[in-house]
Amino acid sequence: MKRDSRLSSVLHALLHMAERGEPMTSETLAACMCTNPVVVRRTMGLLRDAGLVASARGPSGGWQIVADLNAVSLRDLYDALGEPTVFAIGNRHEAPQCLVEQAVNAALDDAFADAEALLLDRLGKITLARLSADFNRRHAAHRSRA
Amino acid sequence: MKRDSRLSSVLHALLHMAERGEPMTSETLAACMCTNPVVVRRTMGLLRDAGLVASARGPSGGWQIVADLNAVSLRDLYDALGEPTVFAIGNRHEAPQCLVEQAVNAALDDAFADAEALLLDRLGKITLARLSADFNRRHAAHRSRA
DNA sequence: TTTCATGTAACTTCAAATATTACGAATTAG
DNA sequence: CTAATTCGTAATATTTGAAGTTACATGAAA
Repeated sequence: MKRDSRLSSVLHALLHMAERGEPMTSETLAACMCTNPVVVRRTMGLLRDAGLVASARGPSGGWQIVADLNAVSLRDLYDALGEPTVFAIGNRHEAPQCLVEQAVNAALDDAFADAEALLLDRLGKITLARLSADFNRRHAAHRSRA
Repeated sequence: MKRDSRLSSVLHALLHMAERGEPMTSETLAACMCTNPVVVRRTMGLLRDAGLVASARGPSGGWQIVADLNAVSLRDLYDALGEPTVFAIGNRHEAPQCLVEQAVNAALDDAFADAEALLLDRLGKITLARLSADFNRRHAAHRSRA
């Protein structure tokens, strides 16, 4: 099954944006995210609605981070993206009145709910600032190797 | 995103099979799973490979549970189905050498791995026997209401 | 030996996400 | 003011992977 990599992609874009100070166009971001400018606008538009980035039209326009990197967690990004479905595995809902289906789904729902809670909790504890620091650490290590 | 409901479907089928004692044909199971006989054969074939059910051809043939319901966990079924992808959210892998991507993916991978471990652990603790008992409890409650 | 049921390959259909095209609206520079 | 640039977004096309379907061979039972 194909997986939704928007969270990963958006993080990629945001870290690149954090490195630069100035606005980046949808076109530039699309190139760096291996996708299409329109897709970038749609996705970044969600982050803008959540107050994480700002967009400006016209020459010298583009996208820029406006939030404090320390205050933005991956959970915030997940929420901004519309809380996309976490699991690729789900319940059947063909026969809601079937007692077999009810027993099965009740058991599965519990397990999935707990795992989802754990995941979102973890995402809530990872900030953009930490990822940026992690990137800079890797960058330094990389340069010292060369 | 469309979710893989095979685990739920297969559980549905197995509980129905457990209720009856005798073999059920792919056709019967397909009707009760709202799907196609060939799909049933494909899916149940995986369970047979794992030693959970047996198939027999010819008249009076069909599918039957051969494992002890107390010994089969939902984790076993998950494994038998080929350990399908758990998460609908995944990493980008467009630029493996990009340090930004590495930093992003490392953080995400940790969180997802922990959540997956929790989920599989939970699935490992739920047996078919328990689900069957749960069903019978619901069944009794349902009858006493009527 | 006829009938029933699985085994499986090949092909078709379907759904959902992503990509693309196209053009309008807003902004800046000159 | 005008031309160039960039976002905003609707409409459409493409892609992709799962599920469904057809077709027929294999094997078992009565």
